[in-house]
Amino acid sequence: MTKPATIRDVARRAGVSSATASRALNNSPLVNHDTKRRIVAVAEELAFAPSLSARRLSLGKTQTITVVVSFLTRPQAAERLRGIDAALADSEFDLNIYNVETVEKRDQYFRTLPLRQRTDGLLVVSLPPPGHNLSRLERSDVPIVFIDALENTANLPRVLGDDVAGGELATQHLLDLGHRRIGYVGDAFDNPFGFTSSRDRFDGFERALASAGIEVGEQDVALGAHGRYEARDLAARMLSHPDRPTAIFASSDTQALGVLAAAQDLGLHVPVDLSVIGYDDIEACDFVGLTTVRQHLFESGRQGADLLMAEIAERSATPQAVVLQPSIIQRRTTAPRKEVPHQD
Amino acid sequence: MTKPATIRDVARRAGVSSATASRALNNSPLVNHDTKRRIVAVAEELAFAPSLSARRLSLGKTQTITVVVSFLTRPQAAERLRGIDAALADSEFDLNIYNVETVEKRDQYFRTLPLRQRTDGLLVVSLPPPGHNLSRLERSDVPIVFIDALENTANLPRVLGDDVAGGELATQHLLDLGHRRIGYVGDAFDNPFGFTSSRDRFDGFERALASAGIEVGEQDVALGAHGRYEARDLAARMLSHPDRPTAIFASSDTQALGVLAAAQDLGLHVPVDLSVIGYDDIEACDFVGLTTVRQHLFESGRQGADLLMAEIAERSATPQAVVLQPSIIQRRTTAPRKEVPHQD
DNA sequence: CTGAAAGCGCTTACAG
DNA sequence: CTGAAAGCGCTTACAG
Repeated sequence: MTKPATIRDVARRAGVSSATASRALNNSPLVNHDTKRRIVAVAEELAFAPSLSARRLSLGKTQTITVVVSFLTRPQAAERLRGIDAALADSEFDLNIYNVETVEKRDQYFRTLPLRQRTDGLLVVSLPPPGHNLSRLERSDVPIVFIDALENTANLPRVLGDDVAGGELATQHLLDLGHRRIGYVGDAFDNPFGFTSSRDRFDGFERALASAGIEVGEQDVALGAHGRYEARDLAARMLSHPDRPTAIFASSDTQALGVLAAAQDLGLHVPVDLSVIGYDDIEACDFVGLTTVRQHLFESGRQGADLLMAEIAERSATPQAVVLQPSIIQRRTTAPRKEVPHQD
Repeated sequence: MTKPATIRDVARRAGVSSATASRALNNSPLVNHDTKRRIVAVAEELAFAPSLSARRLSLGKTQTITVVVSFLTRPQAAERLRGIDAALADSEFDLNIYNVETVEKRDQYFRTLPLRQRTDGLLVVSLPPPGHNLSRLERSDVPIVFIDALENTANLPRVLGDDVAGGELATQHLLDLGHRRIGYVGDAFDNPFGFTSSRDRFDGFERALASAGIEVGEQDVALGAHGRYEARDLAARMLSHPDRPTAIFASSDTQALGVLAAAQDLGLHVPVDLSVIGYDDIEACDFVGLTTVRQHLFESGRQGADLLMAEIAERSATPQAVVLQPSIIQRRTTAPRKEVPHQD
């Protein structure tokens, strides 16, 4: 319970000034080899560890990276966080985390966190900045990198998936399997956070269908709140219709799981009676056998952190953007359209 | 890109000393009301935010809580983290996170993190301390609270579930449904991290069976690495046997999902042919309809954080322990044992 | 109620 | 290669 040793204690005991002790412990070349060895030994002996606050104040850096993440417990968020952690684990940076589940918290954090006095850099995960403090963020003293946030981030460094391309890919996959009536189950396009993934994936969906000369029927589009239950209900309604789609593209794996449940409830066999494709490639997919669009979650976290560290080292003149291309991971929930003799 | 305003800037502009400015901004009662108003106004105008490093150095506190968590991406961990975040969100503490997936990282973190120079308190989630630095942790200057770690934490503040009771509860639930042959699928008892949950839940399992006069058959116990696939394989072997259990208790929900998959592969209908109960009550349970043992993940995180903050405010003479009692959440994967006419 | 001064524990330009 | 000194930006005991 005694006070931790300070660098002064080390210096005194080694018979040097604290300047020399500091240099020795920070591997400055300006220290005599033997002197350094002696200082290091004493530091060891006293279990010296520098005060981070003092060090930071003196260096004028916080050595801290702040992560603001929406819905920490969603599997996508956790996986991205792991990528961030991996990139930072052996760096000099500590990782500060703030979870956002309400618009109020978001606004509070965007107001109080991006300050040089608080952090060396801000990493924002799946949370587009609100328009009203956009210009402040663009001129921010601290580097900010956005991961997975399209809206309002055009002039800021960011790591993005290509949701339109992903939606197109998913849809093309179903088209290639011979499906012509394809349903879409996704998040409502309007939402308080400005998430755009559902809308963009839908755009890709429409585009792929248009290329195939197919128009999207209104009854084949079901939008609602995020979640498996909601998706299940939406899909159940869509699939109860006698004239129903033979395949469904869900805007997330979570929702695809809901679609699978609805199919099961209705006695539809997947993939024989219905093909289902999701989006994200969360861990559960592998297990359920869900065909999906992989968007490289871990990698997006890692690259976001790397980009941020690069910005901290040297601000780039124009905001860098990394786009991760999605890819299809085929498993067991998609198959060629069943031949239906009495049709067409 | 100009330097952020310091308290000196505020003081000068308000025509007071920085001492008075500091007092005003920290709501000290020793400041004239009008003076204070003036200072606050100037601070606002200059967008003053105190340097955290300077503040911390001066106060002699880090205002930081460090969380070390194993396997951040497991749903249990993420849910606990959310509980911690909720408890800390409106406190003065920042949240530092370290993820551990190897024994090396664990040892590194236990060695370098519990220091007054680094943090005001340490919260360790699902990671028993290794014996070799146990005594150091017990005498640590910084308060440490363990969440979900039984081994080696007897003399340290902790929040625990009661795994033995939970195992008993799960097994009793199956016994009450008339099952007599009950299998156990869980993690190998030996593991590099010293996790004990599988062993303890098994102890509860055995105890409940013993009370019912049932001895556990060797062929009804299958242990292996954590994960759905592994559990599926273990369960497949157990269930392929002609003389197979009519119910299975899995030591985690993840593994229970594997058991369900195995049952499906073998054409066994759950819960008619086989009852399955898991452990944890992760989000997926609700969706799959998995009966399970709830262990209050979010709550464990919150209470751990609360306990830690209490310890930071005032160390308690004897280490506090909070035990969260598990409870059965019945859903759709357990049912009364099917009558089998030709038996006994 | 207010201010001058010291101190928190580091780092580093400057002088030698 | 080494040290005395100043400085990072706060807070607070002390004196008034």
